[in-house]
Amino acid sequence: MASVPQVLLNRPKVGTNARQQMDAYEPVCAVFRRYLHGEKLKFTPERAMILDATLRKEGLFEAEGLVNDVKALGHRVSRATVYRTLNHLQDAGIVKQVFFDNRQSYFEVIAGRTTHDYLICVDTGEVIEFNSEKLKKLRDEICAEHGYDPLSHQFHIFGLSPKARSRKA
Amino acid sequence: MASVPQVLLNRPKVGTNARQQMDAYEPVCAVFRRYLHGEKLKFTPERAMILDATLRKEGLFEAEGLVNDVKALGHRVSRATVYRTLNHLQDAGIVKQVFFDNRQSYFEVIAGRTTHDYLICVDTGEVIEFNSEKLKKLRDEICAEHGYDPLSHQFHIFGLSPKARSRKA
DNA sequence: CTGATTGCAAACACTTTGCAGCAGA
DNA sequence: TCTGCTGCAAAGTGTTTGCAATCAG
Repeated sequence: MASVPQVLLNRPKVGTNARQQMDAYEPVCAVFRRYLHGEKLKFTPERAMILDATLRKEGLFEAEGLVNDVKALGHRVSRATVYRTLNHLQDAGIVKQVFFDNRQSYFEVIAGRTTHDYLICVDTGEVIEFNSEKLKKLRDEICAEHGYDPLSHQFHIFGLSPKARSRKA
Repeated sequence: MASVPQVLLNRPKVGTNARQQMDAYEPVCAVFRRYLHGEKLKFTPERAMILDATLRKEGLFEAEGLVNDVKALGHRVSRATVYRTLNHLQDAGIVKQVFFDNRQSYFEVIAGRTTHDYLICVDTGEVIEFNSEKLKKLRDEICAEHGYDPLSHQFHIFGLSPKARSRKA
């Protein structure tokens, strides 16, 4: 069995002055280990590899893509383990699942990153990520109205991009 | 083959004074027929039955539930036809697909109704429908920023309901 | 040591599709 | 008549699961 990838375990701590930056860069690996320990689960090389590949992802990604990435990094893990680990990463609050269609699910790293919402062109399939403070405020207002504690949200806007419109014209 | 259900074809027009009400109650059946005709598709008894069962739905529903409803109304249609018809109903702008999880899709009637967004308790599975004008405004703002024409959106908030919180306490 | 984990392949659940016969317009 | 439609069963597809061997703590 391969050893734990160095890039992950030795991930450097940077930007330690501002608290936000600290949070943003504190090794997510530690978060995961803490979570696993608390759940009496084990930190295996496979889980480390998958976390490593996950943290290299920008924006949305699919389980299948992650499997390939791990392979590209020279490791071997089964699809099953990737799926199982993605579930743990979700429970640990490191990634979140995003539902765009009924074929498959997508994932996004949330630990130490700003989360996104999506503007999707139904014609071209373009996806724009955006970030809205107003939306977060609105979310919290709505939760408060119903006595809910907000955990996360998904906001997908479907529309026609300028490109799609001009193509039709 | 069974005849077209009466309840659908003779759906009464009510509330014709305010324009909104008119729009809300104008027989969706006519909308569907117009759509089908425009696409050179046929208005079959099966499609009428499925539309009928669909319009009786309140809030979210699943394809499987619709199959059962049609059967409960005393008709028989295959699952395949229900799926095929749901696609046409979407294209006709009568229902929209909602993505909550990766197991299956959910649907909601939108024609002549106010659309909803959802507040979901991750612990109990409770679903609260809500409606926010602010959200719609925000959606349009974001689209305008990126030059998009808004078509629809989905806003799901995941959180803990008061019930779930007290259960854990 | 002992219970958790892994890979494999089979199982799953929802959805789509190919096809032969049937039926709107 | 001429397409399009239906039901059926088979195929698809992303994801989950049972199991025996293996490993982390």
